[in-house]
Amino acid sequence: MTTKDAPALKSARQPARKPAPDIAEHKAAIQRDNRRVTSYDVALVAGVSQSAVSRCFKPGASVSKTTYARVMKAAEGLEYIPNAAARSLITRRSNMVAVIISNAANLYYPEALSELSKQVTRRGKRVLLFTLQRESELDAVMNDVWQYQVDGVIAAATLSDAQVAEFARRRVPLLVFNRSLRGQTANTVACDQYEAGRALASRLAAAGHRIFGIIDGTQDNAVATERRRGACERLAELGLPEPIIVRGHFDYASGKLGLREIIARNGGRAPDAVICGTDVMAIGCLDCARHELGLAVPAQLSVAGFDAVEPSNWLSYNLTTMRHPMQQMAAAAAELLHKLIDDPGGVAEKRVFAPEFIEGATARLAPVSSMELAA
Amino acid sequence: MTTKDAPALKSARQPARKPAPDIAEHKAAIQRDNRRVTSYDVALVAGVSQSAVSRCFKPGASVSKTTYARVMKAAEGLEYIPNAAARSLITRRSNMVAVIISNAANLYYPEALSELSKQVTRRGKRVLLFTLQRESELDAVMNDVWQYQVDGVIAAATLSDAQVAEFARRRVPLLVFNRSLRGQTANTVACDQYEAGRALASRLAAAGHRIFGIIDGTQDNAVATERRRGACERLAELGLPEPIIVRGHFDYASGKLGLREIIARNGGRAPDAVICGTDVMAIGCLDCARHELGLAVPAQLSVAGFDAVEPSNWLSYNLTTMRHPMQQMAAAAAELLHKLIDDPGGVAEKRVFAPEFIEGATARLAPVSSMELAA
DNA sequence: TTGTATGCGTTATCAT
DNA sequence: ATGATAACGCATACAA
Repeated sequence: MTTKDAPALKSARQPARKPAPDIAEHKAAIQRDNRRVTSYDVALVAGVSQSAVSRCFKPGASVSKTTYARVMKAAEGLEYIPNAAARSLITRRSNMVAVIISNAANLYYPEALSELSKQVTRRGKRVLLFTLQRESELDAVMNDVWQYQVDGVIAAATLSDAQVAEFARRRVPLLVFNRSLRGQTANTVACDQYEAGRALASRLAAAGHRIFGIIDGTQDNAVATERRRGACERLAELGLPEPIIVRGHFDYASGKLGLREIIARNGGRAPDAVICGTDVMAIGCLDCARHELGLAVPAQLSVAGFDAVEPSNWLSYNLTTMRHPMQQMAAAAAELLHKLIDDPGGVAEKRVFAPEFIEGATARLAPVSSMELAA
Repeated sequence: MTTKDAPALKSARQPARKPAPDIAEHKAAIQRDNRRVTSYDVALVAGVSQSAVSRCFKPGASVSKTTYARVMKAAEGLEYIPNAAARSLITRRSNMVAVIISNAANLYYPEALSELSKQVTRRGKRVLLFTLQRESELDAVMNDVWQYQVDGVIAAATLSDAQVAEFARRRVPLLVFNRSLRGQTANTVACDQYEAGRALASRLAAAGHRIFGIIDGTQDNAVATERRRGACERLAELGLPEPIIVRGHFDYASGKLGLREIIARNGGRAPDAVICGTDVMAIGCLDCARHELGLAVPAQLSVAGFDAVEPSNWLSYNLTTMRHPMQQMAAAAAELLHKLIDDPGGVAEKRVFAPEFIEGATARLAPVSSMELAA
């Protein structure tokens, strides 16, 4: 093989006598060989080099009008689409963002995933979805995340220090979504759940409730834990009796069972108020009280939840709750992650949204003037 | 350039003088150069060839115990993870499945996406999510799908013949989810919405309802359209007056507005029954009747929906509805698509699930014995 | 069982 | 503006 042979091989693919082979014919040949349509095919048909074709598909490249037109005509005729895998190999950009979210979270906040997808797409990337059955699966899932070479990760899960460190080591931008990670220096978009718990407890206490029941979430869930912690600490500060805490699993049935258990542990009497870790549990609690136990809500029992999911606003419920601004959070998450991808340098940023009290009609409340504000 | 020079370039990547360099040192060097850890790095540290490393990460390959051990030790030390983009380039398998679903659909059937993701993951693939604001965006989204080289597509959208044909031409396995595509030969998992509409109309008619209102969905949605068509045709067959049809947008507010419009168009009087295109609209209709208009349901008005979403089963509603077996459908979809990916040959298969009548308590119903069965 | 050499389809660099 | 050529990181014939 001589120096002259190598170029000869390349140009053999573009015979000089056939500046523009028949498109249909060439396409049929590709189909026959069961090959994919590549930029070489387009180059051959258009009578230009492969690199010219590549440039035509790159936004800011310098190509002449005529070349561009010939290439595009050939590309359309062959139905050519650039191969993202090959592109990402050299550009080191896959244009994919991993979203790690627990299956349960999607069931209760479908708008989170919908909004994330919408916002990520708007910025020219796609969502590669990693769903968790339990948060403990996170480690296994992370291995897959590395494989796929995503440009960034939005994780709606609680990460250990070691896990956060691995993101840094691998230089993969990480955005922790809807988790606090106190003390960790990771980019975060969250809602202050602890404060939400405090605020709700304050409002209920101000109305004179003394005996509280709390339907908590599962132990591994940081969101529910923070809410419970906030509520409990506030109640303690106010010198109220310790609340009766039962565990739930975020679902409707947990709300019903939870209320029954609280009543049982309260000597068969209803407490003054029940704070539920999520709206769906609050709705279960509410339905149990009204339809199964015949308790008037809020006259005999106050019920409150967290999230302000859509059903909480339905007329049959009109739940007293703390709004969790999911949509804004999702939009902020997509925006912040994108910034991190473009400029990985910066210092960790935390965007914490404030929860908003929704009065509803399932809790007796004091007039605002007499309300003691949260510390 | 001579014949000998070319190979020399390649082997330069594995210097002969360093059979087993220090792992930590090598890793630091990679970090410093801002390179990724590749199989060459592992090979270098383990003192084997790159292909040996590759084989160690391929399940059924033939590697000796000792080689395997040395490679794995080096790989772990370097935190090596194979690059899926590079792998897919040569294997022609990305291990990604595209799921195309409208944002609205995810809001109403979050279990669909959750279950799809779970089932797809179980089979060793990942979900690349494509959400649609409107079904008309489908064409634009398909171009992206081709780029990413997904192994298959689950499309919860109505596809044109041309679109289905493009899948065939590009040899990308397609599974149409929750859409009927009558007359098209595409692999399908769906629920018979037309039959669901007929069945619901039959049950309500058998109980003596004569004046019907229907709250339809948006025009571009095939699911709602089929349900409405089934109900209307069945009512016509039974010789009942034409129902009053109003358009909704699948949300709670549409149910409330829809009922008011139906009553207005019925001369200010409530109809005997309202069939709503989805449960969420039925719940809105129900709440409007009970809480805004003071109508007793089902005594003065029967209300029924479709889907059997979770809230329809809550005690405050206990809605009469037709179950749409989303979870089974999602599982079937993942299974069938996987089969198609492994063996693209077969003839198109359609798995149609039967809807199931859920009695609930929001409609007056005749005893089953007197019921006229659907044709 | 192991290593050599090649190619997957693209972008980037460098001449021209 | 254009073309030749070298990566990108891996899997796979093929030879040994």
